[in-house]
Amino acid sequence: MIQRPKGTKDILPSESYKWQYIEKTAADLFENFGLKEIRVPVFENTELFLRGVGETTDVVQKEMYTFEDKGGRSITLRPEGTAGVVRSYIESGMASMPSPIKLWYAMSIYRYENVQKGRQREFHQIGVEVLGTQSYQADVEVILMGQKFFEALKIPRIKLMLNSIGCPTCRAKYQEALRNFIRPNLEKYCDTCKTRFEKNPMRILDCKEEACKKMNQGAPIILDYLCEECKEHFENVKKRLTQLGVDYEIDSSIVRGLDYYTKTVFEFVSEDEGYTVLGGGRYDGLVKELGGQDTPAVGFATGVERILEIYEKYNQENMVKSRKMDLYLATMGEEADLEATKLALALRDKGIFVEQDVAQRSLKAQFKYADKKKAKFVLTIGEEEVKQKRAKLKNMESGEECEVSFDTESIFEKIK
RNA sequence: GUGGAUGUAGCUCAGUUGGUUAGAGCGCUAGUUUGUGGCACUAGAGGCCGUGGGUUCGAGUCCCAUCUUCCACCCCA
Repeated sequence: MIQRPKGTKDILPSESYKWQYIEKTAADLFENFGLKEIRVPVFENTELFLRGVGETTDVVQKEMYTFEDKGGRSITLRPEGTAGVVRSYIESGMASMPSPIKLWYAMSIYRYENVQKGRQREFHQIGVEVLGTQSYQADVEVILMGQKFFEALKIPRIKLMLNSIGCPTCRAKYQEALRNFIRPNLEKYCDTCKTRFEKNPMRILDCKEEACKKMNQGAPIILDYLCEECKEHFENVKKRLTQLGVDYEIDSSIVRGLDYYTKTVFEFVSEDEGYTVLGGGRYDGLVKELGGQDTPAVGFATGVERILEIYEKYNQENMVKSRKMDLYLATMGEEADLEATKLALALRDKGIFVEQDVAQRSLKAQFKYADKKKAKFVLTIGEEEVKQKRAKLKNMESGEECEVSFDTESIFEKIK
């Protein structure tokens, strides 16, 4: 047997409806905010992610599915959604459409990493991007969409963590200050922290090692190093969230793993699972970095697998259900089969979920099937019924049976 | 990339100190007198016991390797 590759999962017929539900909820919500869906390729030129996500990030350095195609091009399966969307924004000239551009997407994501709780190699993200405005109101609107998303799915115990990592200028100053703070004790830090020192010193701040934690006491905080503009932007975001009654917690350890983030960064964290279920922020430099006009933007992405995990925990009672069969047509003989097909087509046109026997099985077996598939009604059609234009309709739940005129209208009336 | 646990029918699991043709329950298919489900009964299909080596007269049982799954670190949604 050939099994599926490590870290992948089939979405089986018994649960695909849950995915449809999550995606539909997101689509309805985001469209109400004025966003339009965008679909971009599963694979892009590797260059896009090298420049977009950042060559030094873990995602690029060790997690990309990169290969050479038959034409010698370096291709990569998308390890995140924003870079491709921004590439499309630039390539299709969206800058010349009414600004700001508001987009949402649902896509599969590929990362070569070790599998564990809430982590696969192929997983799914739903995300939003708002391009073309640097105003804080856009940050707030994006955060609100995230909050409303959890509300719509009735997922509680999600907290909003907020931070600002400033612009490249203030961040560089801060990182220098941070290195200066750490440097005297660098030798005493754990090995992973040592490697983080040059590349990503801000990560050292949320190391879980006790020794590192202790030495981190009194470390400088990014928020104290923000330039005037970044500071004002962040204050405005916080103020407006408070005015709107949105609870948040400032967490200066939120750094985000992708290089393109600037100013506001945020995460929605599940208090039960302990992991981040939605993460995003502003990325004012990305569009230019990828060759477009200097265009500020903000967005987020959420992991569908993680969402589902929590969703099922809280919605056992009122879980969305897959659709039930309204009517099963049990048939005997060629003629009845033909009439049943015609009837089924007519009823389906009216939106009824109808199945008929396509396996030429015994009447008994057909009833068993209808029962197992939880059909609400079964209509039995044989030669007599076709001749008499009347047939027996059985309510599978109550067991009651009655005769109905064998025509679309009267059957529709009986079962709807 | 590092560390720990795991692997027997579609699913949940038995399988005795290594000993003939590997079992159960659920599920699936078909029957229990020819046109009616749920219950019951009967029968059937379905396993190179994760894979490859090794030890042994003999391995599902022991040893090694490898892969998968699960969990943790790293990192992230």
